[in-house]
Amino acid sequence: MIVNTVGPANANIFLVGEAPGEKEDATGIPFVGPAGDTLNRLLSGAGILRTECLISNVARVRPAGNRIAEYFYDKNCTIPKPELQTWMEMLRQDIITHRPNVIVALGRTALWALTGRTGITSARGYAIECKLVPGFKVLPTYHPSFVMQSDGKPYYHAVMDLKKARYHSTFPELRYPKYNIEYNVGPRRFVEYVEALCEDRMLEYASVDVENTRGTPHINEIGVAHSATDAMSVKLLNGRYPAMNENDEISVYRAMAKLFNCKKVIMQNGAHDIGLFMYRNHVLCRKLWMDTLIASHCCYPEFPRDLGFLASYALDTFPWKDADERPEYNPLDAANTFGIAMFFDKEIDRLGVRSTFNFEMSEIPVALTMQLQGLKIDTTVQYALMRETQNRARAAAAELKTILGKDINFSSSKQMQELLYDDLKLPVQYKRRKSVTQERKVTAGKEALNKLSVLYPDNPMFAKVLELKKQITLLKFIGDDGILEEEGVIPKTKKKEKMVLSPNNTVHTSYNITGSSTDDEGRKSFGRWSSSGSIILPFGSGNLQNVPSYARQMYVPHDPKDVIIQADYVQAEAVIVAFLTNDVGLIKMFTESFGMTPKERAEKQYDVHRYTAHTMFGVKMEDVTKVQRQVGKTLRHATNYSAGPAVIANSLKCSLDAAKKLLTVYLRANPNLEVWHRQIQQQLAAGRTLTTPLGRKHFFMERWGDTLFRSAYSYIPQSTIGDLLNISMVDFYENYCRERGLYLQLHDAIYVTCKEEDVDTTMREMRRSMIRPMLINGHEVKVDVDFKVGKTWGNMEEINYHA
DNA sequence: GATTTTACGTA
DNA sequence: CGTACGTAAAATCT
Repeated sequence: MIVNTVGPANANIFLVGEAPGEKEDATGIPFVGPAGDTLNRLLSGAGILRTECLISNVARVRPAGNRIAEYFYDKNCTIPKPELQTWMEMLRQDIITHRPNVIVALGRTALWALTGRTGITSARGYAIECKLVPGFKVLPTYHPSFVMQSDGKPYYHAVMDLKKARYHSTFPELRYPKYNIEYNVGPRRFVEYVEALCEDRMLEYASVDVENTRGTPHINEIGVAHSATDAMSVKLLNGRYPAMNENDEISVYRAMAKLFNCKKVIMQNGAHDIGLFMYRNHVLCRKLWMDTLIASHCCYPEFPRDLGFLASYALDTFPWKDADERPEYNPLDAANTFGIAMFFDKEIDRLGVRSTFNFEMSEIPVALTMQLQGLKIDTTVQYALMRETQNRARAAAAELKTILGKDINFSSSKQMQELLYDDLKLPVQYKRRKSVTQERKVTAGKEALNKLSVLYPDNPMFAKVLELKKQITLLKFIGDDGILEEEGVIPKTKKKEKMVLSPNNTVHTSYNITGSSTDDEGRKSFGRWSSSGSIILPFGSGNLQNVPSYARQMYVPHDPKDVIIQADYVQAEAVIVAFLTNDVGLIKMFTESFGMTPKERAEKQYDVHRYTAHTMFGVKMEDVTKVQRQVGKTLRHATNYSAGPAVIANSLKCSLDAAKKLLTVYLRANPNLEVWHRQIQQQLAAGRTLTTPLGRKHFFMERWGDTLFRSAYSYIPQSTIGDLLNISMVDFYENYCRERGLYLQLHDAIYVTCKEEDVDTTMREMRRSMIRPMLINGHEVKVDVDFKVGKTWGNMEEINYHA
């Protein structure tokens, strides 16, 4: 059945979808099926009445198999067949007849039909010119059926977009800001501009944006804005060549230094831009007023944080980020960053996250210093580790060749699956699923090999494959001269040099205050730092928070006379959970043992896992056996994050039935845990927002269900410890780092370097910074700190430090 | 050549 | 049906 446009003739909003579905086809009305239900939810979320909207689709007849591609000649859906052209003409007529103030393009097909653009992700949330009928405006968002099938986040994006559409429905024209942009000006003009800003006393803020070639510390271009619409840029490099003479360059940097000292500075990812100014050019920016990356992280940790996305909800401008590299790109970035900052300044207070924001801002100098300082590599050790690893790999590979009689690329998941399940006909292993509705996926990784090795204890192959894979992985962390590839022990890979060292044998990492930097939907960002390859100094293996302990041996202090001190929070997350769940026994234990040395704790049997076993099995603390303690440890760990019996069975290498029984015993002995979990669920139901004891808020957007719950259970302890550590680290940096060097941040541990004779003093300083009481459930909670000292990151010995 | 998937290291 | 993170190599798409 043909499905035509419905709705009032004088509507201000025109919603345009893709094509009718089953129910639409049956009734002749657009958006009445499941996608229609989702659309209704979206509209009510945005405060739009469906009855006040015109509703239609680009295609008026349901395509075969619901595949819109049926109406196109090409796979990309850009060359329409005649019938679709006819329907587009009908849509055109509808728009001309009803003259809506805004046309909402629901999904990529509507976006393409109305504007000629492809790519809904970069266009959504931006009002753009309608090409189908010039003079009208289009506001694109996701298609309701996409919102329906994805895990919840696009729902909130779409609601945001529809709210914007509601605003745009009150006037017909596009109202882009009038930018006053000067790009690629000469040094004199630029310096004149920046100095004029400095002298203008009425001017409070300045936004700065810097471009560099990835992985180099050289600045290509600087953009400065003094409002959301006024900006100027200067080029310092044309490709690899200077765009001005040395004196002019110095005058530009002088002007920037002056600007940094007299205005409230705004940047997007200041740790990067400030680092570039500092590292090569010795221009300091001591006080950043607002980093929009950090602001967005505090306000909307669950949303993407790239400038394009921020502008889609903080501003009302055209989508400039998807345009090809153009010279006005950089000053536009600067101006829009300014506007975004003004939006967030209000938003931070509205959402009550000012303290989180201030505290994250204070982390910038620490993260940056640690990035620029880097870690030193002892190349003699590195070489020795490399050879040892290569020898082990060589031996394992040789044995595997005799066993299997052929060459196999053990890094290839496909070849591994063929070997295990086709050639050897072993029982197929599946990956753990996130939910029962997901499709089972075959796997041939480490866990599968482990399981098979239990099933076939006499087959030596599994252990050898595991050994070889382990060594190959290790080489990525140690560095590799490629000799195994030369010898044909492992297949040749695309040569990208691993573990490049700086001329001083240092490696560097970007510490990302706002967590995950990748642009996919997986972001959670609970406040822990992440670590990734340095964008300023491209040396090292990248992420430093996942280096295996074997490879840690080659990391040494910058000064060979120094030692490394590790200070880690003792049973950090377990302490937080104990207080959150009001576990009286555990609270007593943590309180009494606070300040003891590890040795004292061991003597007095202050041990969480022993205690767990004691409550589970009803035996006296001193009678708990090793096996019982291990069971206690596994169950506490698993249940804190609501793991299932399969995980416990796997970890304890017992049957599923036994694991289920243990789980019941544990939950009976620790009833508070389930009470706490229910509390969390209630808080989620009430407003989807959780607040940690340190005031960090997170809005959970995932679809209602167990995955959401588990993520929420882990949020408070994980985030609290992350914040506690970072607050402590900033304190230590500000108070003691003239003498000490901050070396590493590993989520619940801080590493610093100091002179051997200063170890005791440094430990005292670290304790002073790290022990800071928090209020949880009316209790004053202190998380204890243990110390280790060593000459390398990999060889550290426990210290019995008396508080 | 670019993008997605698989696997694997840490807390 | 632990969570969080980033990266390399293979697989797959265009």
